[in-house]
Amino acid sequence: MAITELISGSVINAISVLYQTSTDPRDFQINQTKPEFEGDYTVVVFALVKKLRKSPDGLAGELGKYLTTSQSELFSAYNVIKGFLNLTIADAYWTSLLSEQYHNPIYGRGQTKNQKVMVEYSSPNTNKPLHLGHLRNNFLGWSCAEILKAAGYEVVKTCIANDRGIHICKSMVAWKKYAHGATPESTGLKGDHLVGDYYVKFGEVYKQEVAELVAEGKSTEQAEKEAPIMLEAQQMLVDWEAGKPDVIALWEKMNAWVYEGFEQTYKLIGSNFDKTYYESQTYLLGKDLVEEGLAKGVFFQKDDGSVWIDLTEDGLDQKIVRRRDGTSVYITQDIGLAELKYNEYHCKQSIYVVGDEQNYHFKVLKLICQKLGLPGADGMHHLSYGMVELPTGRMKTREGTVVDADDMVLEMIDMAEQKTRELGKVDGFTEAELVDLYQTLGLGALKFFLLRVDPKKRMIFNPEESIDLHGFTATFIQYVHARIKSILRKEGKVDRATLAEGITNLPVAATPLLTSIPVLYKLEKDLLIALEQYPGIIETAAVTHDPSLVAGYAFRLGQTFNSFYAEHSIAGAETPEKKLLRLAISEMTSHVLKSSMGLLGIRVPERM
RNA sequence: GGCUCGGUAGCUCAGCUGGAUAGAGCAUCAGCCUUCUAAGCUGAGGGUCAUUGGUUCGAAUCCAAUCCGAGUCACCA
Repeated sequence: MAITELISGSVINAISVLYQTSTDPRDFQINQTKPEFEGDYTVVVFALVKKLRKSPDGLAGELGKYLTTSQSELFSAYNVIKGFLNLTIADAYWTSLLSEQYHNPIYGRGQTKNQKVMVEYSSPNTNKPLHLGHLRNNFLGWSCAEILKAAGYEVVKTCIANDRGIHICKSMVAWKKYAHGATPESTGLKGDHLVGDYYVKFGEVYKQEVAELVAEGKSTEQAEKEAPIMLEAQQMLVDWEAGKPDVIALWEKMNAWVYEGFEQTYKLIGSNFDKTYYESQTYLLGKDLVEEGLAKGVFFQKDDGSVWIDLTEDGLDQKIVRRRDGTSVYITQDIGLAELKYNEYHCKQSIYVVGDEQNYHFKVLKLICQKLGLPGADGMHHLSYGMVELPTGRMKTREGTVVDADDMVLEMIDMAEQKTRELGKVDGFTEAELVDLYQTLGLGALKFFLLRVDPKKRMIFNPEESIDLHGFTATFIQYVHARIKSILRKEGKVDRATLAEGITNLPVAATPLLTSIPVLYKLEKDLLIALEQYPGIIETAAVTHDPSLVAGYAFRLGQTFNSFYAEHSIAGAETPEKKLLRLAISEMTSHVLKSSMGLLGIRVPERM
């Protein structure tokens, strides 16, 4: 049980004994004590004062006295300042946590929740390569899935490939007209980039055609509708839906190129899925549900035959679910897919990692699913994240202002290599180890950069300023890990029995020289306090779907270790017992750093 | 215009279920490598928490209004 829960339980018990009153854990707060005060955790009692008719100081004092006398094995001291009850947790609590867990590489994982969760992320369009925004999406989704797993959920990672539609036809038309049969092989281009180039080409030609029509005296609106290349794309979509063999063949050929390219990128960034859905196979889903909804009275039909849902009572607008021509719209597919997903996996929760521009869409989608009574509807959750923007504004494929994912990753790896060479600490590395290190550092820096901020906040990326390798970065944390591993290699791992014995001998003061050595120095205890919080961090990050909590935690832990490292010698500790203690703290820290970074998809090196 | 989200140090961000003197990193300045990795450590300066009012023992945090920015409100996806 977490220390804060222990404290909370003790406080509730104390109040019931002292004042014969029952309290709710929400009636008071437990915070970590601020560094300028004495103590480890602080009970904030103000909210109880009125109910118990006590002064803050009086109540805090009585609680402190009771806790330290009735549970002296847990609470070793207390003080009261301005109504805050500062408690010192007994050293034995921290040292026993250490001896139980320091060797446990999976410390922090939660008990199984016996619950399935689906996480959908990435959702690329097959008409262009992935860009920086997709990376944020992928990293977020992948990391959330891992965090949920660590918290004890069973997770299904899914992806929906948006592989059909007018935008796909645009790159197909342009390729057909202007590529002269160019292939990834003939050009040496990655398939997704090749296809993306023709999507851009389409935009250029279209723009030019529109300009020409306008020059001939047509209105812009009219010109946009009549541009020949657009008409061609629309015709191609019709042909695709009709299953015209040459169109289907072209579509299959170009999509295969794109998937090949995506596969390389996913492999490079370490992304993977348990199941991929294809829009081309799911876009007709949901039609039955429209009929069902009409029968149930959830939907209504307008005079022109189109079908709608009225969400005005929920504070939203009316939303169309079937066009007057009988075809379904985007949201209808999503309703159908939601049903399909539930029928296939029966997940209690279904998380959609999609940009915040679709907030409204997902609000509507969930509402409709609920009104239709779909079994998974209440578990639907939109993990909405902010767009990655450039200083000049949003990235636009057509304007060539996108930061390409492959370029970005390779640039980061190059930067890691350059920096590593400058520092010259890698004597004795094989060529393969070096390549691996550069990738670990470069990719780590990029992932951390995108995951360290609150997902829902939009972020601005300035390509002029390279991503930092100092401070609040993956590199910093990776460095801490490499430092610890270096020590552990030299000093050897701590044997459990030896450690247990060492810890029991810690309070010794056996020789006069040692009397001034406390069981735990401030920084030693700070590390143990931080390590104790790890399971709680995983749990909170899982519930809130927020990897940035894990990133912040790993950084704080690394910071604390570096301060400890600078202040206290591990190999040259004052006593053999202290050395054992510090080695064990170091080992446990290395495990937690590796594990927490692992939840972000970031590896940590043994040496760097 | 309706709805939603955001505005905290020069920059990038924590803190937001109300709690002690608002914290990190970057940048700036000053120190620290004769034994565990200086990709590090220690310290300094830097704030009208957008504005105004309210709620109360206490507000960056909650409420209201205003200003600024973004998104969305398609028979597009």
